[in-house]
Amino acid sequence: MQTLSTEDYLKAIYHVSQSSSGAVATTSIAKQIGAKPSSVTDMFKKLSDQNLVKYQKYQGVSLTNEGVKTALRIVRKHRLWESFLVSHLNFNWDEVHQVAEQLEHIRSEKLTNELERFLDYPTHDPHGDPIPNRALFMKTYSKILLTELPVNKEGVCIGVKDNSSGFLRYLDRRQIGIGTTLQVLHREDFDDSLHIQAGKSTLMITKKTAENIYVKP
Amino acid sequence: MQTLSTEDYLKAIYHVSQSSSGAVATTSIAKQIGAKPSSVTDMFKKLSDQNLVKYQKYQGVSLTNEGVKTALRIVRKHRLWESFLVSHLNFNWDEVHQVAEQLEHIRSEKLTNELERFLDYPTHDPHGDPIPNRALFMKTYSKILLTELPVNKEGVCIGVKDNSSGFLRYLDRRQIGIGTTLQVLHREDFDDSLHIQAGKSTLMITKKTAENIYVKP
DNA sequence: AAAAATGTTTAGATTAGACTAAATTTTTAA
DNA sequence: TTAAAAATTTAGTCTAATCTAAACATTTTT
Repeated sequence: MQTLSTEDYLKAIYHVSQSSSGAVATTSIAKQIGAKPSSVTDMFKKLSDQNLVKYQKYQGVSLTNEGVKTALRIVRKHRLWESFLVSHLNFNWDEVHQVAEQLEHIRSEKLTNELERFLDYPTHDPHGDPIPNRALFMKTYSKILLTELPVNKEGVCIGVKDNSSGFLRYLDRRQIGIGTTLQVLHREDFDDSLHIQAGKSTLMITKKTAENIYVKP
Repeated sequence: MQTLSTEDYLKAIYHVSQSSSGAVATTSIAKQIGAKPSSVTDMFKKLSDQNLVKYQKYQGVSLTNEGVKTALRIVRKHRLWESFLVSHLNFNWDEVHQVAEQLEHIRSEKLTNELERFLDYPTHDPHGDPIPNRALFMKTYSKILLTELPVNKEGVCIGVKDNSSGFLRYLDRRQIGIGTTLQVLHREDFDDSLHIQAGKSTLMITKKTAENIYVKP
């Protein structure tokens, strides 16, 4: 049985390992969790003792099979709760993360599975991230960054990389959301900014914005 | 801002003070929380420092106004979540307590208030206990124990004193629940057992059972 | 009213998780 | 390929919450 803190670490390790290859470094977790590297080292040892990670001094960690499963159980709960908050409790997609960070720690298999049934077995959360099913399997369809979408080819927004409230509200203001049809009209060589068609309106976005939007071509 | 543990203690103090008069004793909380009396004394001091309780050595504690408010906020969340679990997630009334003990600590005013709206402002939880509203006010209508109901007078079951899974499942088997019409047909002098009419069936229950059922005459 | 029993507090120890500062290892750059 | 920089670990400290054992206070009983 894990503590809240070990669950947080496992989830952080999972996320970092998803977005980079090889072992996960101490500082990357320190940044993610908001703790000092020395605290992270301590936790790495504890997780290693529980066989949730493989850890070698100075070489970082990687999740064991058991560690991955535990992390996915948390991710599953997090994304189901986010879905619930948006679909039934009038939360906007930029408001759910903080609350789901708490709800993801609630221990009750029945609760999780009944919530999933109540939501009618959603496959993706409000940010477009896939929700692991009961067997912890999730369908991840292929996606590219908006920066990689060829000019004049249509794509559909299916996710965001940056989940921060600031970025999500910015997208709201530009009327870009999951499901919005996007098309790059022109790529400005000078500063890499893009003129795009987003639904029915045309607008300009920076490279930094485009790098945080996932599309399905 | 309270820790999980201080919230547990405040709720325990609240419950104990409801079912007895005067200051709340160290051992009664120790029993409720499942901790040793020495731990309780420590916590009493901490709560006192935060002005959540009035504490005098050897004389027990009583909640301050701020303490009552904090306790009621927890009770509100606990009962709203219990209601949700039963009404939407197929939980039986004997299964909700343990999960609600976790959910009651989730911090988000928006979540609590939206949950209340989603449930259409319920006034009572699945065990018949009143749910404090946003202003922490709750309507408590007068109720008596089934042992106090005069013979041959009809009453309606509106709550239970013992919330344990064992007792609730026992009531399920006897088809007694919130809303069931009850009538004492005969009181046995020898052992205080009762012959009762419960809905459409007649059955015999012990004094101990009757002492844990609340009815509205 | 004193003795016994019960209840409560204090003192000191423990654990998980975090921290700082110093030491050590690895990586990068000259 | 060595020196400097960056990353990581160790050692020692801190806090919250718990515990045991011993001391102390209150209540009950004789």
